[in-house]
Amino acid sequence: MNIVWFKRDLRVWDHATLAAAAASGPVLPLYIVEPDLWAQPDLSARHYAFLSESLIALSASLASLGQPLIIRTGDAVDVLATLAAEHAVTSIYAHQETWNGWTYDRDRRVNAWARRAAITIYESQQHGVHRAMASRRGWASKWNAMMRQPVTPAPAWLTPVPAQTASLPTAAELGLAPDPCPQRQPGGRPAGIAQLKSFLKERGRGYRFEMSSPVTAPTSCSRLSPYLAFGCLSMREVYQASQRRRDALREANQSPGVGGLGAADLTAGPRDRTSWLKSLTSFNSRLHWHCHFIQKLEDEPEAEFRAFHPAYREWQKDTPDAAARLLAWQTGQTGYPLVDACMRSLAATGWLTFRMRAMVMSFASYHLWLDWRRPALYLARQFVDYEPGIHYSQCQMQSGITGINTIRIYNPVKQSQDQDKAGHFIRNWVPELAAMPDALVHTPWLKPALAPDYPAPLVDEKLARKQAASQIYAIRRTATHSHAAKHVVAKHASRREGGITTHRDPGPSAKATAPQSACKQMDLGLESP
DNA sequence: AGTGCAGTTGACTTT
DNA sequence: TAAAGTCAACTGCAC
Repeated sequence: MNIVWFKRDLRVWDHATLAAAAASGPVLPLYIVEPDLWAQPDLSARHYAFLSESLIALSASLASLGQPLIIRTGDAVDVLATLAAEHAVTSIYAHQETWNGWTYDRDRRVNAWARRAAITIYESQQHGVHRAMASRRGWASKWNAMMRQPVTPAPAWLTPVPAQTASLPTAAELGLAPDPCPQRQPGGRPAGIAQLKSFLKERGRGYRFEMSSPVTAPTSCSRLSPYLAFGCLSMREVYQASQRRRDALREANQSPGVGGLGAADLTAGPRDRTSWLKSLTSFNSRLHWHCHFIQKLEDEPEAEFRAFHPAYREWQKDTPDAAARLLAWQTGQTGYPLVDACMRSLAATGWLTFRMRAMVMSFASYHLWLDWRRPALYLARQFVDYEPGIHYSQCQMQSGITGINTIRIYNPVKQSQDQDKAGHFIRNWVPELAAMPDALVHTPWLKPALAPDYPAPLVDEKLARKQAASQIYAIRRTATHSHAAKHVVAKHASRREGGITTHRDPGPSAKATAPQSACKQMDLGLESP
């Protein structure tokens, strides 16, 4: 008997380990609810709710193949040992998982137990993330090759096994704090497929230019992130679906009127097709980043807890009123309308668009001068699509502690004026500002009488920015900083290969100082390509 | 008509 | 995926 241990791969389609296990004998499909995992500070009841829905959908898919999901609650080693004894298990099949420190330790314990018990664990790669990479060289072409492999179909049939499933514990039974998230995306593969289809057919046309504004992003972004985070969809399926869409659009460009794109297709003319193609290119590069960032955590699991760059690891950053600042930030009471609207929207929906995530993290780290781990953990619990590798890389980057990235301090007022000019998003989530005229909705402190219930700014934007910048640049200027930064680059930067991708040519007039031009040869990896 | 000037724009640098 | 500062070129306008 083989166990297929489902983790963050909650699907039967394009599930290579399930197919391999099914091909070699009866399969016991298992999900283990691990109470210790749910006690970790980065997990929350909204994650569990999404998981529960995804497990129900997975079990239905498995049942249609002949064998529903077996759910057990407990420590993974205990559960596996019990099942192994009851069912003469010889092998465990699972996908490699690059998740948080807790799952990393758990996998080591499971591996140690399996060796003692003489049970083989077959782990296969799920995304474009590689174990024990010697170098980042060639990473991108490996990613492309992986994503172009044919999708593995679901097994035709699973031999029923005589094992009883337990019911899922409730969130309260796991000790999870109540966490209502009324506008959360629903879990499960069918919901993920619906999102994928509507994105590629209808919603994605303006993705490229509409992904940043919180007004347009909820519909123009793919919204696939939680389905990828829980593996309801595989990265390969999403990649291939977007490539098929791209190919169809190109074909329509070459033979107008033939197209074959279907009646519901909204790509009426060549201009629409151009928007679509640019948006799909943009989307494709984000799929790439997904694995690129997770790879960083795979290569350096400590990045969950400590700065990539050593100069920032012992930083004592918090101010005396850090707890109050953190609370104001979390609850959307900072007095900066766009920040507050984002934080309140996030609480209710479990999602924020990328640029707004960057802004709220930057605000917490720079303006509020909070140690990055506190806001990072809060955001981890709030994001339904929490993916540690992406999350901690991003949080470190927005806090300026990677040592290798440009310091980007977002101005919440400028972002507000740029991304929500008419204040629609702000008024939607911050009703205290309903009476503010457009001209003042970004700066309500100029006329506080019009919003008596809205808080005054927690910090002075200009002053806080100036103080943060002076402190962070002081560390950057220290003698040992650039030396250590080179190590971070060597370990984590993505290399560009053989002139396939272009990079900005500094031009003949540019002053080419040697160390800088050496750095320009590569994308620093934590920045956009 | 050309000049001076305040204000604007854009490229580039610094933080 | 930043924003502010700097500087030179440019613009519109008044004489």
